[in-house]
This record gives sequence, C-alpha cells and structure tokens, in this order.
Amino acid sequence: MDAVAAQKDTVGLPEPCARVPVEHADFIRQVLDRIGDKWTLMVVASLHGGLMRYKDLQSSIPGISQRMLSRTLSQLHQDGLVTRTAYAEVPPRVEYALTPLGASLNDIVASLIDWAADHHEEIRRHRAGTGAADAS
Amino acid sequence: MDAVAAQKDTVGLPEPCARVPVEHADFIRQVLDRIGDKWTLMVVASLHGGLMRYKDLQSSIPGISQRMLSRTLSQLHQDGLVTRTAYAEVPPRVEYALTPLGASLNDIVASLIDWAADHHEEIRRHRAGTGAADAS
DNA sequence: CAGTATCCATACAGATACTG
DNA sequence: CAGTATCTGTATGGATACTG
Repeated sequence: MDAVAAQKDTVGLPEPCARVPVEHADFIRQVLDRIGDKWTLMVVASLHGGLMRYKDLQSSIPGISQRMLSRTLSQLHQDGLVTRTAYAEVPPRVEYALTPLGASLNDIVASLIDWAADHHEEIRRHRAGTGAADAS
Repeated sequence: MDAVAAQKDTVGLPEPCARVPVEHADFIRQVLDRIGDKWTLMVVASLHGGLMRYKDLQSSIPGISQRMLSRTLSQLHQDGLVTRTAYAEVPPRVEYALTPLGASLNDIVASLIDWAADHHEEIRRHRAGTGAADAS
C-alpha cells in the first residue's frame, strides 16, 4: 500500500548528512571525468604491481591502442598520479609507476574491481531478467 | 643482435598478487563501462539518502537532462542496483532507491567521492605545473 | 509528474602512418 | 621502443517535443 512512503518523506536533503553528495559536484565531476574514461582505471590497476614500461602496459591491457595508452598515461602524469621516467638511451626505455597519490586511488580502484568480481554475476542475472523470471 | 630477446619475461605479473588485474578484464570492462559514464555514479551518490523521486533526482543533480536521468536509472534498474516503484495513479509518482547491491556500490562510490574531495586540490596543483614549479 | 523519441553536436576512441 | 599526428567512426550526451 501507500505506507511505503511513511518511513521518510522530504525527499530533499534537509538532513545534516556529512557526505558530499552532489552539492560540491564540481570536483567530483572533474575526477569522474578523468577516471570515467575507458582506460584510466585499467591503467591504474595495471600499475599496481610497480614499475612498468610502455610496451608492457600495452601488453597488459588487451584492447588498448598506442594512442589511448599515451593519452591516458599523459593525463595520469599531468595529474600527478603516475611518474614517468624516461631513459634517453639507444633503446628508448620509459618506465611508469604510481605515485603515492595514484596508489591511494588504486586502493579504491582495487575495491571497485573487487566489487565487480564479487557482484558481476548478480548484475548479469538481473540484466537477464530484471527481478523477474529468466528470459533466455 | 639487439637485446630484444629480453621480452620473454616480466610482461605479465610474476608476483603472486592475488588481485584481479587485467586478466579477468572482461567483467571489469563491463562494470567500468556501466559506471564509467557521465552520470551513473552521481545518481548512485544521490540515492544514498534513501527513496527519491524522479524530479527530486533531477533537481539534485544539477546538469542532468531527462534523457540521461531516465537512461541511467533504467540501466541501474536493469542491473539490479536500484528499485523502481511506480504508482500509476493520477499524479504519477515513481520512487527510486538503492538495492543492497546498489548500496554496496555506493559504499565504494562514497570512498571515491571522499578521495576526490581529499585530493582534488593536489591534482589541480599537479595539473597546473607537472611536478615542476610554475613559472608563468 | 514521469518518461520516451527524435535530432544533433561533440568528445571519445580506434587504425594507420610517421617520427625521435 | 616510445610516442605523436591525422583521419574517421561511433557512442555519449544534450535540447526539444511529444505522450501516458
């Protein structure tokens, strides 16, 4: 019945929720825009083990192209999340690694990946039949 | 001969890291594709307080359009992350809320927002001058 | 109020080719 | 090996109009 709405009305946000919901959405927006692209989190996740070279990263991330890897790496470097060490030697070698800042993000990324690993089946089940009988 | 033969090892991850890096990238990919859009995390974050109606959500998330809100909500509902309760009455009222699954994701989203709030200044500093002092 | 459908702009992303 | 430039396709996302 209609009693479901009795638990809490005033759908706005009159409560003193200390969280940062959407009021300060500006920097959330910025962070989301940065990490919300197709590869950033993958690269960060790949870097969790330590130093990695350009080609190793590319090998590590199946479908990524040079362009996307370079772009992502540049953004990450610009934002101070990864370090870039270039050895201007005969065989060019460039190594990337997470900065402490990047590592802190990686911690959350790891949580996200963990969550994905833990719930992707459930999501797929729901996607097949949204709370209803199986459709396939 | 050059030292190209060195690529036989270390491209993968020789360490016994129990994490799920990029080997099972398929479902990570799926989850990232879903939450990696422009609004999903914002909507989830907005729903953290409990039940919310369509219009309230729209008011809560500044720049979102009907299309994007509907889309995002549909995806979320399809994936079983939010519940949709429609009262097909004279004044159409539809309420959305996070499911336990959605709430578990919201926990990570909260961490992400917290991280963003905590480090966005640092990121901006780096973006202004990448590791070096700004001269301009 | 809630939501969908259409049209349109752009940003994202991939393939290729080229350079250091 | 590492990385950039160009060209192009596609998905994302926004404005508007319309329906239940």
